[in-house]
Amino acid sequence: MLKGADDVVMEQEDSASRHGEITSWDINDIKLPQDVRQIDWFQEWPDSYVKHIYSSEDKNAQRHHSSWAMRNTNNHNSRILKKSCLGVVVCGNDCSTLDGRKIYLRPAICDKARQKQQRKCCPNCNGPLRLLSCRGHGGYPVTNFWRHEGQFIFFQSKGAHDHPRPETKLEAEARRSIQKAQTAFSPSSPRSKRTREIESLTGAMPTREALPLLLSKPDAYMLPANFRGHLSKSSREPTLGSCPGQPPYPRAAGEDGGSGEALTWSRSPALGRTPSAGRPCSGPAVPTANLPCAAPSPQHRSTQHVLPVTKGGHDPFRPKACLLGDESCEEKSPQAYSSSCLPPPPYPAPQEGPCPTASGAHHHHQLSAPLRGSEGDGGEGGRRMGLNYCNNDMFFNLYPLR
DNA sequence: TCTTGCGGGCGCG
DNA sequence: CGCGCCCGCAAGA
Repeated sequence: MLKGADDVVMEQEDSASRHGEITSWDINDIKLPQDVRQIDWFQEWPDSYVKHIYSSEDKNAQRHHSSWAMRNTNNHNSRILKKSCLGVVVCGNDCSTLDGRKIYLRPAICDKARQKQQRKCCPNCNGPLRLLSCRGHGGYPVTNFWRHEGQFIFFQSKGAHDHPRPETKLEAEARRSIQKAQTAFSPSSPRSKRTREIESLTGAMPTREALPLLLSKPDAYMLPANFRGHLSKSSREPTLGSCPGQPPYPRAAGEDGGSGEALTWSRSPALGRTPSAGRPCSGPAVPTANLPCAAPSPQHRSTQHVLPVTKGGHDPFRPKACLLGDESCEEKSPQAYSSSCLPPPPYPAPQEGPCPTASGAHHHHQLSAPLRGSEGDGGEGGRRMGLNYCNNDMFFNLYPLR
């Protein structure tokens, strides 16, 4: 069945150790390993007690990014940056979108902005929003530590998130800008039209399915709880399984994605809603499996989360109540929300080469080769690059506004 | 308007 | 001392 969280952790550690001293260090060590042989691909969703060593060239690592909503915490140590998880903003009514998804908004990082955010209402049902705080580390929020040392950036996570994943930063931004645009244009009619267009696009495009595939782990990204739990299993297993061998390059990538979380929160009682399988994880499921391999690709993972949202398959929701744009509502009309699910922002492949191993030149390709080998990535289209572009296109189509 | 980092300061164990 | 956390400041987007 599922692997327990512990197992997952173990796997990670295990694999990590396989690559060398990687796990032998602690972020607080006076001296960190210098003979790093393996650099990890940037992990968007680090969870559990994991450690990663990124290239100091990795943009995401440089920015200490995480798709979890992490806020800076003062640990009175200028050499080690510490951040703690803010959890996830959920609907107080525990509503679901038409396609069965739950609302998992990204908590604003800034205290003031967060308070303001909580005063707004659920983009789906207009109900009150509630901040589900993270208590995955002994009752306290999960903490992440970043330390730059020479040509590497050491990352260490303490605690396992006991809540669903919030929207990624990109998703949140996309949602916001979309809403803004929509409201700006015109509240009623045009918007619907636009929506329709979007829907059609989405629906029409084969991409829908494709996207997810391409994206790196879709499941992880967007899928909120429901899916995750569900997928997780399926997806993650494949993931691990398929990419297990992942070579040498950055290994980490695949793992966290699917691995820990599902478990992680499935365990949490509160959230625990079973993943109601209600929804078809179709999109994600399949793709996911493939993706895993893809995971390694840095770019995807780190950058393109947005898409994943789409995942479900289609655009899901149609708006219900909140169309009106009250201030709060406008913030996120359902539509907007759904739209956010679509394509991701255009981020080609910013990452430079996180892979020291592979030399900068061919990062992607190289990676993909090894990785994807396992399955088909969805057919030809599958290559990551292709995918990216694809995504971009989608994005543009969908988000003309942007 | 936010995000991200920094750092002073407080309370607790 | 370590840790969690509040607060304000500043830079940048």
